[in-house]
Amino acid sequence: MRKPDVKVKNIKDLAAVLGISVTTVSRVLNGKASLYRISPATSDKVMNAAREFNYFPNSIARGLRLEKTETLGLIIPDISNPFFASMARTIELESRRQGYSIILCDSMDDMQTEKELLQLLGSRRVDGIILAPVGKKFDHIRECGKKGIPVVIIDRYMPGGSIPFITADNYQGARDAVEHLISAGHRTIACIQGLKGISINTDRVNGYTDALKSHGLPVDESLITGDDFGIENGYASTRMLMNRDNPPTAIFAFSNLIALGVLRALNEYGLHIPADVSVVSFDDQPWFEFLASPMTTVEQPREKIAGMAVDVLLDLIKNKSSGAKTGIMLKPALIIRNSVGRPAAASSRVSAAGTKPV
Amino acid sequence: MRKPDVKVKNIKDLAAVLGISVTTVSRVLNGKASLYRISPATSDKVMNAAREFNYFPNSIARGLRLEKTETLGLIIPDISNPFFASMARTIELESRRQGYSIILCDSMDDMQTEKELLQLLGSRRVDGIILAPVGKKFDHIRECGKKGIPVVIIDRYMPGGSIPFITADNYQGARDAVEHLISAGHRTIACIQGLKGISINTDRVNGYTDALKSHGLPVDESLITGDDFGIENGYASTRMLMNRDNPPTAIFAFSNLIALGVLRALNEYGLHIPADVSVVSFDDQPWFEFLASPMTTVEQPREKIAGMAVDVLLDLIKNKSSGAKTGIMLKPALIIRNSVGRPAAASSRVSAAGTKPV
DNA sequence: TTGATCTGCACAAACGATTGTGCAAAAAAA
DNA sequence: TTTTTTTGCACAATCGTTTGTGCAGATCAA
Repeated sequence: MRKPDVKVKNIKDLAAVLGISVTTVSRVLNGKASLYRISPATSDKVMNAAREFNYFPNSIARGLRLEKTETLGLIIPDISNPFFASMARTIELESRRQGYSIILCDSMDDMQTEKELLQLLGSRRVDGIILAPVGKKFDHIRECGKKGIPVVIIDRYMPGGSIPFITADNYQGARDAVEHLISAGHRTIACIQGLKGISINTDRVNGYTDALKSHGLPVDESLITGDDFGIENGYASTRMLMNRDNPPTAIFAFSNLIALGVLRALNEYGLHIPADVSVVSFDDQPWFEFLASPMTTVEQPREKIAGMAVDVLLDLIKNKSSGAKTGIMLKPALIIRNSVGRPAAASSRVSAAGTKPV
Repeated sequence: MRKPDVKVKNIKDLAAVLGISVTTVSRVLNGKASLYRISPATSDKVMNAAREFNYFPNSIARGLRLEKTETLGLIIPDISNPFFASMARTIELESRRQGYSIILCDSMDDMQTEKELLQLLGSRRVDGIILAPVGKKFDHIRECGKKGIPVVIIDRYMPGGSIPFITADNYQGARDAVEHLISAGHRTIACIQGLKGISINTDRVNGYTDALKSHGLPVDESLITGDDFGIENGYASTRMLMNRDNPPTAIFAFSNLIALGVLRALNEYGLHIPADVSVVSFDDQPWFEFLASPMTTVEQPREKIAGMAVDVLLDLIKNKSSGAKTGIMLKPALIIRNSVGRPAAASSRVSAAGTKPV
């Protein structure tokens, strides 16, 4: 260290210490030395001094001048949901590797909040946004894109829209899951869905019904229940289903949270998986294999979705390429564990349940 | 809308549209109208126009001028770990409520990365940092504090240090857990620890040994094993423990991930919880109650830790109060479920295990 | 020796906000 | 009416960068 006493706060200080102009310092630090014919001697001096005085350019000033912040916004409905958390991780790591930081926002699955967050990120001048939308309306997102700030959607998507999205092939995933149940002998298969009307939910329902139809099985609308991706819905829906005169022998839960609710309800009824009821879930979780009955599930390629989202967004930002590919669907994988068995006789299930709680 | 055709990008545009100076617009928008004697008429005009043209001040320019970004840095070892994810959520929500955004960083439990992230956040001029440190060394953190950027540590802490921290009382939590096991009749209790030498781990080990001692039980050092908070460590350590001549009747896992590894190993051995082995974990998880044997665990007050971290940090930022209280320890809670039973005879456990895999 | 070309660097204007200070016109006081 | 005070707003500097352009001195060709 040459002068540990001198405080170098900005580029001006550094230039002063070296006795040269800020222009030159800036150019060297930005790797434009040769472009502007800065002599190697000067260039080295600058580099060494920067290291020596531990100088880092002020990103804020840089952002103002360059009109880009090298910051990405990430809006997610619930960061404590492991499904989103692991995608957030990949997104953060991959973005940083490419020189971008991310501003994390939790929309609490609320449309109004999502809208406000889009505004917030806009005023913070992020270079782009990765958004796992609440998914009922997309006008505000489209408007954001119009304003010149690129947006990439993950998980849910806008059917027929102009905004690029990366998502799993939910139709295929659901179809695989239900066919697995059918091939195990199930005929009365319920599904507990999430938010009605949003793309991924519709796709899963379609996968479910198409699987049934393609095997010549009737589609009983009353077996399609639920209205939310949360645990409570899984619980309440399962209770309702099991109280039917003709309860299903298998349940297809549309999310890991719903599955948790199913488990709780089944547990209360004293019903066992897969002896009494078979269950298939969506979204693999590390703990699925340690459940009383390890859960068979449809795994979404989370890492891949997250990684591609970053790549597509950065491509949009850097190359202004208006996203030749506007939507990408990735294949999910059915992970077979031990929550699916052959259907039990209805009577035996009822007796196993004992008295049905109301 | 009066003039939806005119694009208002900055405060100058807005001032031009209104035919007044940017000074006045700025003052009105910052609520300093009366302070600078701006007439109500003008003030209203500005407010309406701002709404009308959907104008939001450029945070970057604002940050440069004000030398504060209203942004907090959050560094976490692994955002996909539900323990950290749920704290991240609380931190984001609470920060936003108070007008701050957060830049999320994942240190991958790596010291070098943590150091670099501290630098990065410094050059991004965050107003403060909440850090769940890797925890082996604290020099770089202290240095960051010296540079004038406030830091609050969560989870792990620096013993005898000057940096404020919020953490659970890990000693008490561990002690409660072990006493619970002792009162169930266990005498050979193993613990699988995390990263050796870091504060929370040491505290837990001390809680473990003190609980043993206070009940007149011997402390067998060979029953204190493990060296990492991950799942692999839980798995390997359990295998080692159960292969002893005199395997423990109970295992205390120092994290939810370690517990997962324990479960996997026990499962492979064909050992049942709590019939063959009792298990207590740290960090409650939503799925703990749905395991084959619902897990008894020490729950850390995550929301409280996260919330207080934000409050303490913001206090540090706003009031420059040098943190009268430098450290806060919150009481954990023992959640009793069904993973602890009376110890089985060693012989029966061995037979239950069948052939021991190597 | 003279003009042309090349080297190596610096001046100063942005980027979009905030703010101390100044200065007219209007209102009040004398 | 004149002076003082108040009202209402604008000028211009500033935050820390980046960058188009300019301008000496050195080098080269003729």
